[in-house]
Amino acid sequence: MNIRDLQYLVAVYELNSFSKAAQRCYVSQPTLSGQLKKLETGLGARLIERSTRKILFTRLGEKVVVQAREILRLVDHIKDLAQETDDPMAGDIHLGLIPTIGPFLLPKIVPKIGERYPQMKLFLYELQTDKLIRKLLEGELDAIVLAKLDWAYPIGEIPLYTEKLKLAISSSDPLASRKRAVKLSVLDGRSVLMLEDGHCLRDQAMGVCFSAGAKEDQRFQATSLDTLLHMVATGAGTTLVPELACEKNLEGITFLNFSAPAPSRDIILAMRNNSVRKPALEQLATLISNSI
Amino acid sequence: MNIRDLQYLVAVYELNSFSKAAQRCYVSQPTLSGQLKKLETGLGARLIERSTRKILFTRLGEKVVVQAREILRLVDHIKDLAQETDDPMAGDIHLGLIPTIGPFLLPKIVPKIGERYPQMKLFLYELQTDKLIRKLLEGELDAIVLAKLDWAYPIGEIPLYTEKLKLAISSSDPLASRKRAVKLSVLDGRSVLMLEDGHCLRDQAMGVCFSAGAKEDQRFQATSLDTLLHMVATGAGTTLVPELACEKNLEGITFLNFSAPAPSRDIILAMRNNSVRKPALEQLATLISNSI
DNA sequence: TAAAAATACTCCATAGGTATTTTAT
DNA sequence: ATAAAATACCTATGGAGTATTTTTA
Repeated sequence: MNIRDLQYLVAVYELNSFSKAAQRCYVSQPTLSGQLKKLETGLGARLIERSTRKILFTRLGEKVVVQAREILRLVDHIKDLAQETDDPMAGDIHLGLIPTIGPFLLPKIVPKIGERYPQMKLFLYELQTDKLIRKLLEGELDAIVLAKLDWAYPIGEIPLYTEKLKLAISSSDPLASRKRAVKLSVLDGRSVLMLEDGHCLRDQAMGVCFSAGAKEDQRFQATSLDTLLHMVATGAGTTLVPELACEKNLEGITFLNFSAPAPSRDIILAMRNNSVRKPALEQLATLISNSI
Repeated sequence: MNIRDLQYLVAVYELNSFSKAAQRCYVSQPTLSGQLKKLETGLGARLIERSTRKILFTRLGEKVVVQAREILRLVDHIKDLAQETDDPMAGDIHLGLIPTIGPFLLPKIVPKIGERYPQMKLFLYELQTDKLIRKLLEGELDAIVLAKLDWAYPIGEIPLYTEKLKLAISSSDPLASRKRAVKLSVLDGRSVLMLEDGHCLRDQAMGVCFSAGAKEDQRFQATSLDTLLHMVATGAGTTLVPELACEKNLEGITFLNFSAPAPSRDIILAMRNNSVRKPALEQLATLISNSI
């Protein structure tokens, strides 16, 4: 069986004539006759009682026409679905971000995306790196925004921006009065507040602290950057914060730059190597880069 | 697009592998790959993100799979419908009969049909000849039982039986005492009760009466053979009745045979020349002939 | 007789096959 | 290194064409 044959059958049903049906289907009458005969032999049953004067559908033929019409409707629906996605920027994009980026990056880009690509429907997810990568590979996400990884995953990456880490300290701390950048060595011997396990920022901060001679403050583990900052504000300690998260003016916190070589992390947009949304994602990456 | 391609697509979706899908579909892997690529270019959109390790359907691909499954279900349904009609004696037969035959013939054949062809579903219609022929040609009826026509219709005929016409007279009529056949000439000068217009038996009886010198009794026109017989029983007159209708023993009526050449009518089973049910109808005709 | 479907054939597009290469983990 | 999909190329089925015949009202 064959979708074209079903079109022929329905055309004959509607026009009550093989020749007219052939015209409508833009094929010759013998072609249409032949295909319908094949359809009948394929099914092992007659669908049409033919004579040169009158076309009469068998009861089976009429039943088949009902099914055929439904099939043709569904086929058209498939074509419609495919048509809709002709614009590469149209359709759904499921974007994941790590929690230490999402709340600070999204306000900068979501309005612009809505403005520039109104056809795009953006679905946002905030998850830690390992979950993001799993969902990306499973196809649940189209792209993820995260800090560049050391491990090689089968994913394509587009660099978005590099953000420095700043020192967040209580404004009452003697260091807070410094207007210029501080050296990493100011961390030496300090206890630093950290995020809970699973956040990549925690790993990055731990690395910095290790090389600077600082230790993790074992008494607390924050579940979010916001919590961490509140703890700093109440004088509970000090911590390392990515640049983007320092833009809010928070009571009681002073952000200090580190002098070169300042610790930093590379933020990337990652996708599956063979993602069908690559064209859209590349444009999205450009928009994000330009927004920082 | 192509039904086979949709099978390929669904197979890949279910088995998560091109090669396994190809096996299930009994084609080679390159064939299946090629067809799916064609399907995609035909639709102008990607359905599957391919890599040598992982198969991932795009959101469009998943939507198409949903539609494709429904289409394949309907295609199977068409095949099922066709399968069901493999037995020529199975399925519906819509049979029409003229009113002067139906009530007398049906009791003789319906039980036998039910016994011999339990797969057959018989639908019965009682209509006058012209309506029977119209409905036959329109396809509403598969076959009709009627008296042989003089006019040539584009229909095929199978003779069923020939039935003589008998004289029905009141038992109180002097003629009723005759045990032997009577000559047609006994009708000479009599008024004969007739069915209303449209019944072919009326036309046949009128013909007989005309050549025998009898006239129609203008005072009554019966709507059915039963009514006609009741009128004869009450002494209202005499009439001509087909053989089959004389089998009931009715109070007050005597049926007399005519001596040769006795008037008669040929009962036939008629169908469209190219009827797809011809094989079944031929068997049905044999059964009817044998039942008389 | 005339209109419409069926038949007979030819052609070529394409579904399908085999052998091989490329790709990605 | 290996498993799986893609590519290259060949074959053959069958969908479509033209010319003609058959059918039937």
